[in-house]
This record gives sequence, C-alpha cells and structure tokens, in this order.
Amino acid sequence: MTPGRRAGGRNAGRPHGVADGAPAPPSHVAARPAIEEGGAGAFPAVPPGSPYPDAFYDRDPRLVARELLGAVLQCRTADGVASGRIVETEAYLGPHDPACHAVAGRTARTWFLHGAPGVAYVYRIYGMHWCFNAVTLPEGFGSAVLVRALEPIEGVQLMRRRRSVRTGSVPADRDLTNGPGKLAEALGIDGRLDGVRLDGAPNAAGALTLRAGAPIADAAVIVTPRIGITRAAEWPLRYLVAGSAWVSRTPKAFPRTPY
DNA sequence: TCTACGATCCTG
DNA sequence: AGGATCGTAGAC
Repeated sequence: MTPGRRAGGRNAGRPHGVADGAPAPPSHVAARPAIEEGGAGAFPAVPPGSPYPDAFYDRDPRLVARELLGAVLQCRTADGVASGRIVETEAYLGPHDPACHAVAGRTARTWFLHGAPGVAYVYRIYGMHWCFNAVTLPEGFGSAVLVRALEPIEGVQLMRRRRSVRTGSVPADRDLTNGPGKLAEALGIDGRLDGVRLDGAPNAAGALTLRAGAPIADAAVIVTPRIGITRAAEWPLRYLVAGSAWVSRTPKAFPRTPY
C-alpha cells in the first residue's frame, strides 16, 4: 500500500473514475442485506448435486456469496476434470462498491461482470494469476462473487500437476486451492472460460459447473473484511466455513464476526 | 502515448 | 518484506 501518496490527493479515498462531487459510497455495509434490500426470504432449496438455476444468481451478491459456501465447483478441460467444495467467498457489490471492478464502468475486461447472472467472470490479476467469479444480479449491473478457496474433491492429481508447473515442486494439498489464483490454476480456469455459463454449458476451452452441496448452517459461517483491497477495506464481505483447513490465511488484525 | 496500479503468489 | 509481470484505465 502507498498511504502517503494516496492520503493527500484530491480524490483521496475515492476509486479511480469517481469524480469529485459524485455521491460518496456508503461508509459501511452489512454482511447481509436488510429486508428492504431484498434480504428477506430464503431461496428455494436446490437439491445437492444439482446446478443452480439462473434465478439463484440474480440476487444480492452477499446472499449468493454466503450460500455458495458448501457448493461444488467443477471444471472440465481437455486435460481432465477437477472440482472442489467452496469454503471461502467474497462479495463485490457493484458500481457503488469502491473495490468492485464495476467502478470503471462496462469495459472489454469487465464485460461479463456486467452481464447476465449465472455466468463466469474470469479476470487476470497482477499480470500472472486468474481469478474466478460467479456473476450476480441482472444484465447491466456489475456485481459478482469471488471464489477464494476450495476443498479439493475430484482430480487432485491433476491439480498437483498443474500447480507444480509454477514452482517445480508439488505443493502440499492444502496449498493447491487456498487462494483465488491457486484454485484457478488447480482447476485449469483461465481467460478462455470468461463468460461461460455456470450450469455446465461448454465453450471451446471447457466447461464450468457449480452445483449445490450440503448446506452450511449460519452458525458455521464466519465473516471478515475482504483480502487484498485498499478501498472499502473494512466492509465485512468475506465469508468462510468455520474451522475449515482449506481456507486462505486471515490477517491477524482482521475482525472475525459471526454471520 | 505514458504511467500507475492491482480482488495474488512465492521465496527469503 | 519484496519481487514477479502485464493488462487496464486514466492522465497527458
């Protein structure tokens, strides 16, 4: 971080592209939407093993992020099949969320972030890693859920092979998928899968399927701030399965709150 | 055109 | 704690 350089500028505290005079983003959001924000009522249960219907994703990304805990993400490519149970997610709320890529408007890069719900938004970060998101809310509104960690299920050998390419040695199993760049690499997710549907419909590079798993009780969900961001850094929008050995590291200073 | 900066990972 | 590594967006 570069607090010294950021602190004094005219647009200090604002995302790029948000001009002086624009409405300030809310100083705080809750980990789940209020009733008047659409937080009331449960989504009809999806049978474990079934892909989610599009309507599941056409909701507040906080709800989708929390409910995707326990879901199983599977990727099929020419190299094989790999999958894992989701144990960590983050919600990116939309153009009013300073940490969300939607702040820059709809561009070539963020095209599918702003697209229909139930589709993958896969973007490159730091010039070298890919991150996988499930797009939420309707066409034209840029919001999504970042998947940050998985418990490996299928294709562990394939994951070890893919992940060892970078370093030359096979990482411990817990290091295969405990971070957004790691799980993308382990599953074989890259930019060729940007925009693919999450119900298993394939494109030329492969297919992604997101299926319901055993539900995770509210009491087993922990909330913290999001990792690695500098704007809206305190918003409690990271969701973890309590006690899972497969989540990424939480910084010591981060508050952990119950869902 | 030029430049700054990441929703990260790995090694020391 | 610092380097790798490059596409994107905004500034000029």
